[in-house]
Amino acid sequence: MAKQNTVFKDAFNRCLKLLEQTASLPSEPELGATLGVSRTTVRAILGRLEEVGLLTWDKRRKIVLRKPVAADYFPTEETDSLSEIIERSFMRRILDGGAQPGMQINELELAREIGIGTTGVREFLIRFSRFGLIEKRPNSHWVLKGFTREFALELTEVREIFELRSAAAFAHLPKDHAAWQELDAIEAVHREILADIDNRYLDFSELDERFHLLVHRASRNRFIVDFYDVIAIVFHYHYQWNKTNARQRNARALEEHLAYIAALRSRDPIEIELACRQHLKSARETLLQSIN
Amino acid sequence: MAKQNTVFKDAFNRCLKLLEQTASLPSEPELGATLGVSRTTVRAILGRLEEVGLLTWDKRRKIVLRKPVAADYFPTEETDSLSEIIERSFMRRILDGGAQPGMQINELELAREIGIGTTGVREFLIRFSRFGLIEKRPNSHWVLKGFTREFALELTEVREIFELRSAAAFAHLPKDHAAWQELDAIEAVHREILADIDNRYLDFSELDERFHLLVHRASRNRFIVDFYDVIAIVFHYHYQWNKTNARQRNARALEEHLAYIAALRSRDPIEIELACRQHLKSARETLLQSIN
DNA sequence: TACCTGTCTTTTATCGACAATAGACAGATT
DNA sequence: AATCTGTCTATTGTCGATAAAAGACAGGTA
Repeated sequence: MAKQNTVFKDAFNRCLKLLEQTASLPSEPELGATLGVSRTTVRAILGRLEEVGLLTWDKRRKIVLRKPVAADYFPTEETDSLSEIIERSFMRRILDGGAQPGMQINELELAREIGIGTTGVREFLIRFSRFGLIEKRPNSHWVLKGFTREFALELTEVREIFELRSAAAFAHLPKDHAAWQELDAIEAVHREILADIDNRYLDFSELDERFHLLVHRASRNRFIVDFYDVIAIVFHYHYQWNKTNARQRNARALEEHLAYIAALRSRDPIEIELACRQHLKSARETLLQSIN
Repeated sequence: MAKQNTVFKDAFNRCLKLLEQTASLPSEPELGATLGVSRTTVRAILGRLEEVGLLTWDKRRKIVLRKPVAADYFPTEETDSLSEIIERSFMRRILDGGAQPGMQINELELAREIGIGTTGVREFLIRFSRFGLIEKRPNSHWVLKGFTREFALELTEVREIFELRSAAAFAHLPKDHAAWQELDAIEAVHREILADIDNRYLDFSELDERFHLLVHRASRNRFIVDFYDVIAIVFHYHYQWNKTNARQRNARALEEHLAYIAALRSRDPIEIELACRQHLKSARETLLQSIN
């Protein structure tokens, strides 16, 4: 079973979505660029489209025969890459409380439970180790350090150092820098969500990540930007896990973001620092509350 | 060829060194603790010692028959673990200038050149990626970002933030904290090396790592301590690579360290910051000089 | 009673194999 | 002349197998 064809299946599904809107398909290289895959995969997709009777395909002549229906799509479980599956599964274990700090992690057991090979698990654990939640004993097992109060405090300490610095750097970006446009776009989404907060408060998680990543990027420092991965993963799963008071929390965070954005626009270092600190403080409190 | 028995060979060699000093061997568990290996490996070592006529071994009765000679040792090439081999080999390529930024990294080619399997290479690259010198294009190759001026500047920026903070925290460690003793020991080695600088200036590299790691540990923050790995590996190979003016550079750094250590002892925040900044500044200059 | 050894099981580290995917090149088409 | 398609090769992602190493447990020995 060497490699799963998840790239193909995922790209196929996205291609079907495209077909729901337009009734024609571009050339192979162009379609590849649109879907972000190689021509090899594009041709596999076209072949499959023909097979299920959605298309006749002869060289440059591609004729769409009908609109795709739900049954044409691959089930979503089959489109996730191995790393996504394993990450989700592993984070659930850690955050759901079934896993105690100090616990040993068994590669083979994990692999069997998730239903993948040991290589995948090993590579995942290595990649995951930079998040500071697990640690390796050489020639022996991994140890779960756990999502503890200390972890949260150490994480937020570094986060605050980095974000304050990045926010200050943001003010010095040239006026025509793309980040300012992105900031406008992000602000607009904030207002949209706030206007319909009761229905859309769960959209905050994704927006939060987009906003803070933009700020961190202003540092132009790969170590600072990379560190944001740690914050992102922790908050991402934290939001999924702890939904108590989510509406209220998110509404408050949205307001803080708006103040923060306004401060960035003012380019006034003092205002920026104040707004940033204010928001970081409540973000930390939120995170800490979820632990005890 | 599943697993190389490098743990066994390395422990065997260290056991021979032990035998050069004492003519008796302790119990299996005790020897295991001394060598840092499991009893399984200890028994393999004892078996081999008997085989080559160094020992008679019957249960608790272990009689050393002769002193080990050079031929008894395993060659050092065989005692390095896979990760050490691959790291050295890879860093040499990057630092020796044979590798241009933007270059693709080919797993199979690397594996063949180093003489190991592809799994080892992949795992190494994943682990190594956190140093910010390479980057993965999913479903495709790794890209070498290179040991460039930008890299050095981004690295030192974060290093300075973290070290200033850690040094400040050092002053607040309780008087009976083990770090103060370690600081004394480190200072003593500094003076020893300075007293014989012409012969021992190359010992500085290891001491440098020991000292700065001690300082970083005072932060009590896993992310700050872990980041020191990045600094350590860069400086480690940098010292090996660039030996021009090494004597002079190291002598200066040793003096700066002594001033830095004195400042830490004073527990005066302002003195600490001054001494720390002074040293970090010349460390950065040294690193940057080696690039252009 | 405390620690040791013999024996056995469990787990990790490493390998090679193979399907999926990317990517290169030459000739075909507009 | 530019872009496309057909075809082929190169490379990655994932698997299961196996020797090395760790570690558990029971019975032996001082």
